[in-house]
Amino acid sequence: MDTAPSLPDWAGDTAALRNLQRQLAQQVELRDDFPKPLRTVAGFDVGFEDGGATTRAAAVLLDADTREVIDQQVARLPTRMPYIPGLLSFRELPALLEALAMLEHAPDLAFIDGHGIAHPRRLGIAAHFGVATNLPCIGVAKKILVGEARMALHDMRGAFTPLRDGREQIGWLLRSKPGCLPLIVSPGHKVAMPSAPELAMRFVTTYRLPEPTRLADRIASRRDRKRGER
DNA sequence: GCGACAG
DNA sequence: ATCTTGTCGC
Repeated sequence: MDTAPSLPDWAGDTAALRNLQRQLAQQVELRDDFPKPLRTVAGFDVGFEDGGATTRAAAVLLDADTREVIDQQVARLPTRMPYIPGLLSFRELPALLEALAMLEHAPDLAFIDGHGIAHPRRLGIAAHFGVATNLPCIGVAKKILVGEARMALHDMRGAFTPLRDGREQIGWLLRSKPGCLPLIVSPGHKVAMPSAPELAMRFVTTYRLPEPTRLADRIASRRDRKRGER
């Protein structure tokens, strides 16, 4: 696929990357466009090794009905640029694309650890990933990057309230688990705003994170290793 | 100018 | 994100 134009080499030009984000954001589609019922979904997350020198991306493919793990892959690439708030996708996307390519087949829907359009220029990593791969995807983040919730959120499993930036809704605060801080869920690509929280909750079991992202998280951060392993 | 700032 | 033990709360 044509990913080159969406991933220029890091030359320290943050202004250029921000302009590119504004361009790519125009390609984001906020309408549901995925097979129903869903057959498979995948979760993606990124971690680092060697003090940040190596970027490690994990992809976990699940059966949408049984949530059974069908395949899981880990990609390692040399880190190309530093973390800069708002420009996260340029740093982590290369590894995520590699992990996706390693899966036995692409998912019908992808969950990415990070924001979708709940971003200053509406191009968080989940939106960037969606435009680059043309896959339906949803961003699942643990903290707000931009925007605020105006209404209180019930401490009940499944409750959600809009996340807005000015007068525009950019995502949702979702109480995936009682007693826990809410998740910030936003459409990445080919997913409508109203569908995002429902789709995310469909894969939440007893943990705060939905299974696709939770499993990818454990692998990317190497928390999947049991005692005795390395 | 000052503070905020996904992972 | 990552470095890290014990500890508070459901």
